[in-house]
Amino acid sequence: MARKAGTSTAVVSYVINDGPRPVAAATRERVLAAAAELGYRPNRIARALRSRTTGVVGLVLADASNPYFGALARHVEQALDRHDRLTMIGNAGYSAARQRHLVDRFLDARVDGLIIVSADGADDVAALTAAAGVPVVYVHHGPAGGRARVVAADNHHAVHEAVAHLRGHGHRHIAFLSGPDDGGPVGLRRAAWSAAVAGDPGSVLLRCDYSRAAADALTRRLAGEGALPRALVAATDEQAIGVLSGAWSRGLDVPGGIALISLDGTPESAHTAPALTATRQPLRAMAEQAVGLLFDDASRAPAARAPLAVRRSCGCQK
Amino acid sequence: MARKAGTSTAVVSYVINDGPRPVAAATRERVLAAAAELGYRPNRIARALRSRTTGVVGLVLADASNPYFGALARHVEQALDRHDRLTMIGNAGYSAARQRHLVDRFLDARVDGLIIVSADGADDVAALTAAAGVPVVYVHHGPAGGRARVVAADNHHAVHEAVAHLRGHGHRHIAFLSGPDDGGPVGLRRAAWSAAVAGDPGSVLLRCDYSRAAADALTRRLAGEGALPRALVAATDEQAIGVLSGAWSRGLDVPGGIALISLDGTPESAHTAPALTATRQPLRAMAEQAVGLLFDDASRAPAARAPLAVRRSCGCQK
DNA sequence: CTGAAAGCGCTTACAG
DNA sequence: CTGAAAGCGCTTACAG
Repeated sequence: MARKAGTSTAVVSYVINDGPRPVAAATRERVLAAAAELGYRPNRIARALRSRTTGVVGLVLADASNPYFGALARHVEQALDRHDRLTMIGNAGYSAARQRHLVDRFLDARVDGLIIVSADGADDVAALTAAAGVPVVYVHHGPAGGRARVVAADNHHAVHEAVAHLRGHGHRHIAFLSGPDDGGPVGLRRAAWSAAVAGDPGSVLLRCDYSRAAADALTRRLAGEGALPRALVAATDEQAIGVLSGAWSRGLDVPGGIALISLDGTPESAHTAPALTATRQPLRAMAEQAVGLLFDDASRAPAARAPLAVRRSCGCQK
Repeated sequence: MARKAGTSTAVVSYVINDGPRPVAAATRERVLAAAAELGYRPNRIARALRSRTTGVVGLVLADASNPYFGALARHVEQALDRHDRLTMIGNAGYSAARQRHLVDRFLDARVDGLIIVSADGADDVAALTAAAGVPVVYVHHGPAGGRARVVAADNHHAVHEAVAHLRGHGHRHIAFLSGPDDGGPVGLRRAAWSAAVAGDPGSVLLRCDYSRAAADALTRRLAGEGALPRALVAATDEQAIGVLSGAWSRGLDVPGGIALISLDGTPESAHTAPALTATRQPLRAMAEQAVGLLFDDASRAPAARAPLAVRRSCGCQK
């Protein structure tokens, strides 16, 4: 390539990267012409070896087939692309071992940074990444310690919006469908709900796994026992969708028999039967914030708020 | 590292890679001990530069937030991991330009291969990849030419299963909800349906975009006109879910008013209201096949069949 | 079985 | 403004 242009590799580098040294216009033309003729494609691997930066970021996420994580992954990839970075992805499922495996492989590959979108098992991989000197940002859910940088939506605000809206429909008891335990973001949501209903014994706490199947089964069971609440806030879309399908199969009307609001608000919540009223997490903004944090090391921005998308499942006539 | 072990870099390489030259047991021990002590992490970038293989595969997909593509992406990543490869991912949306951009970036990064899971715009990037000597496998949808390696499920079989099942419920006219045009896999499904209903004029062809919103709107409109078919095969889960939500909002019972079968069968189709009967595409097998094809260059395996998951939307009492 | 050396394709001081 | 050279951290012939 340098030979074809009749110049040195240094000059080729200067024109390709538009710096850091100036190049005479005529020389630049010759290099560009040669590059076009040869279909020259700069080797990023060689560049990475020399410059110690790959332009690649590792994204570890729980499960891309869950639409919430899938949407987040898409936004992270696109934010990274806007910053001219490539995305290496890995699904950790709900296994800490697999998460460590992925982080290890990503460090081997010399990623410039790591974004971790973990489900409930966000165990801290700080030891590994600190040793490698690679920055990490968590999205949705950070490790317990508290020293990590994490971006998440404003869970407190979202829960209060949901509870207030259901009260506006005349409900006095507002139940909450939480996850199996009180860890992670759902734990925060659960705490916000506890505060909002302030110990009202008629506002019951329900629990099930984060899956449609689990929420579906729970709903069927409670319907069979006549123990279903009249107004419910579901911690996640997956669970809300399971409630919808369980209610349907028991011939129970939503929102007539049970009014429902979900706290994720992924795009698909708009097309369930009936359409879910939900607080919509600003996934794109969260992804952008995470990428910004990774490279600019800006101070932590305030948690973005999730606006309430009013649809049918709460009782509105929309 | 080599200095720490008191040996040459060549020997370090031999023990790390377990070859290609033998190493004395005592020397090996010394190297391993030094590696453990230093937390030695072989630099894959340097290795890639020297050996001209990165161990990275590029995955271009339409949209990870669509559960069908998201699930496929997860299976591809896991199949790649089993083959000890890393996955670089990019969402092309429905833009050919963005797809080319991603392929370009992936080639810059020197991926060992490319897996393309395109939506309807699977334009052929063969020119780029052939110039770079990088193998490509398409999943779900191949380019028009026909020379490319593509893995997809047996669309013909799935459609016939669906039509036969609806006939078993006593329906004589079986409508089909297709995409906006007859390209890609949906075109194949549409053709299979045409053959199955053999020109019965009562079996109408419907079309809309591949989104819940579009199918929802179409269903509402047809319900308003009293023009909804009594039995329908939807080309995709997204469309079937839109039909469900449109029917619900018009107070129309599924399966009583309209019996429905979908042709994707992603996991979430099991928890709609009502649960969707669907032909379940063997996504994991497809991903495994694609990865196998990429590296082993085995002859094209027969298209995997999609078994019918019988649930409620078809009229069964499940 | 082991070491010294070349070279993968870049970037970047250093001379000119 | 440009070229010759070193070096990023590996792998792999080539000698010994």
